[in-house]
This record gives sequence, structure tokens and C-alpha cells, in this order.
Amino acid sequence: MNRETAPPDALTFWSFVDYAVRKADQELPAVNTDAMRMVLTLNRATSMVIYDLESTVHRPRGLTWPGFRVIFALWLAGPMEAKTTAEISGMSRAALSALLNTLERDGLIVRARASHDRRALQLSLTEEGYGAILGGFRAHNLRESAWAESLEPAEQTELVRLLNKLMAGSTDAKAKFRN
Amino acid sequence: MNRETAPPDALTFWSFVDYAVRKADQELPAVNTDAMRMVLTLNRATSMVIYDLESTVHRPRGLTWPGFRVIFALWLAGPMEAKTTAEISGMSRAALSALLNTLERDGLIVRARASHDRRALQLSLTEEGYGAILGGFRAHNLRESAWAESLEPAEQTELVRLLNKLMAGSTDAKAKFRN
DNA sequence: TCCGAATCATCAAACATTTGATCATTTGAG
DNA sequence: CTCAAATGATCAAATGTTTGATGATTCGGA
Repeated sequence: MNRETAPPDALTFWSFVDYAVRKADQELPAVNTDAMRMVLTLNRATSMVIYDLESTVHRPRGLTWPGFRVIFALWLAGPMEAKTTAEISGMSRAALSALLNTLERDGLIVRARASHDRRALQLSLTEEGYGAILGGFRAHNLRESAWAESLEPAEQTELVRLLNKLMAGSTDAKAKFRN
Repeated sequence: MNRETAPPDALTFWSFVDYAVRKADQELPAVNTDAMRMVLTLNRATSMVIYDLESTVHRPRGLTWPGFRVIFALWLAGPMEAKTTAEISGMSRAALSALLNTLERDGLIVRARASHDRRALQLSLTEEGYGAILGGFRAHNLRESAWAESLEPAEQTELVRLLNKLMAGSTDAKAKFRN
């Protein structure tokens, strides 16, 4: 890797992945450039979609993206233990704990001790929380649809299949999971 | 949507997408379930990969995931203006500003005023920053490779193609971009 | 039954991100 | 040339995440 090489004239968000892969391939021995490209691209595509959804749909309605995920899970799967909520919405128990402070303060959810186990926490939506998701989900799904229209139906299916296969392989990859 | 329906016996990280899509389809009119499934799956797959890379490779070496992204960009594309760094690493100028405080304090990067425009900031890696990325990138790419092995080579290529097509469609989707 | 181990939740400190405001510098129209 | 508008960077306040520690409750083997 030549530390003095100047960047190309127009290094932009769009050209960076190609540039990075080419440069790493030239300068480093034994780089798996396909894997590098896959992870870089996956990261970027997701960031774009999430940023769009959060900034156009949820923040204007008073929810952050993580807040939406939790309310969404509670809306779909009904009252449940906090441990389950954390798992299905893909966050650590500690992160959920902090997030619940905001959601509870805003009157969207209610915390209650579980009857069968006084360590456990039972979460449920308030009327206001129910209303928040009702209002937001339509707009959310419309923007999801706009993104999905970039791909043919068969391509959408294939993308989902590939992502699921990638996730399923995490066991073989000995990937680390959240708490 | 039935607000009283109890969640299934075993609602887990793995079963949630199927459950959510089925439930929404049953209970709501006119939901685009394919788009819903695509965005949910994209989000989950990316979270898994990034969490694994951050927690097994970068945090143990003293870098956060965003910190790595910035050092990585500077390593590959050489000294550059902060504005460019923010753009290619997918963060807002304000977020980069805060992140640079940490990286500068840790002695990994140097801030300097650009000569041609005294408003602009020129970023470059220090010796220590250069060493940090040299040590970490190998491990990073090895884990990327482990993830990529879940897919056949042709599937990796196809996944990247579909993600790029998705991103390219953001213009038609009138997606909102970062600052 | 008792007590150590496991489990559930929260806390604390450090860090990163968002939006919106502010300050310094540069640009460009008149 | 002048001054308002645009641009680059930072700041401020609120929020969410991470890791590691601490409390409370339950479980399970001796």
C-alpha cells in the first residue's frame, strides 16, 4: 500500500467501493476482494434504505428507527417479555432497557413485572403506542415499496433468498451474536 | 390487527420475519409483504455481519465500527478533505466531526486546515493510525471471507448486483440522502 | 432445605448519530 | 468592490449502543 498516493479526482460515495476493492487488490497480498466487496455493498445498501426510512417516515413522527422496531414488534406479536422483544428486534437487553426509558416516558409502552417470574419484564403497547404504529406503518410500507420497485419481483425473491442463506451460514462462520 | 393475539410459543430472531409478514398480511389491507420482507431481511443480515465484525475484530483492537470505516477510507484513498471522507464513508459531516475528536485524541488521525480553502479540513493518518489499520484489516477480511463462504461465488456476485441495483434505484424512489 | 450458580434487568461510562443552530470563510451578483 | 448567500466545520441537546458491573430473583444439586 502506497501511503502517498492521492485519491482520484472524483472519489464519491458511488465510486468508493470499486476504488477500494481495486486498490486493496493492487497493494495487498491475499485479499479476498469478493468478500470485501460483498460486505461493503451490503453495508451501504442497508444504510441508504434505513436512513431514508428513518428520516422521512419515523423521525418526523417522533420515533427513532430503533424505537420503531420495538413498537413494531410489540404491535405484531402482542404483549411479550422484554427478553423476547430484544431478541426479535435484534438488540441487546441493555440497549432495550435504555430505549424503553424513552418509549415509556413518551407514553408509548408500559413496563410490568411478569407474574410467573418476578425478574422478568412484561411489555405492552399503550393506546398511544398503538396509534403511533398505526399511523406510521402505512407510510413506512409505502417507502419500502418504492425501494422494492427497483428490483423485479423475481429479483426481490432472490435477494431475500441470498440474504437468508448468508444469515444461515453464520453458524459455520462461527459468528458472534448479541448477548 | 387483533391487539389481543398472543405471540406464538417460540418467537425467535429466526422466526420473526416470517411471523411478521404473515401476520401483517392477515390483518392489514394492502400491505406490500414482499417489500416488507425484503427490508426486514436486509436489515437483519447486515446487522449480523456488522455486529460480528465490530465485536470480534475491531472493538478488541480499540476501534469502533464507524472509527474503522474512517481509518479504512483514509488508508485506501490517502489524505483527503473531511468532506470527502464523510461522503465516501457514508456519514454526515456533523457525525464525522464528533468521530474525529475520538480518533484524534487516540492519535490515529491528524486534522489540518486546507491551504486552498481555510474553511476546509484536511485529514491524514498518523503512523499509529496506519499501524492500526494494518493490524486490523487482515483479521477483518478473514471474517468477511468466512461470511462470504456461505454463498457460492456466483451467488456472491448476484447478491452484489442486486444490492447495487437497489441502490441505483434510490433516485427513482426519491430517497433521502445524508446531508 | 440451603446455598452457589444461572438468569433477568438495570446502571454507568464511553461513544456515535440525529437535527438544528452558529461561526468562519469564500463566492458571486450587482 | 461590497455585501448577501452559500459553503465547510463545529457545537448543543437528545437519543441509542457497547461493554462490564451490580442487584434481584430463581433454579438446582448436595
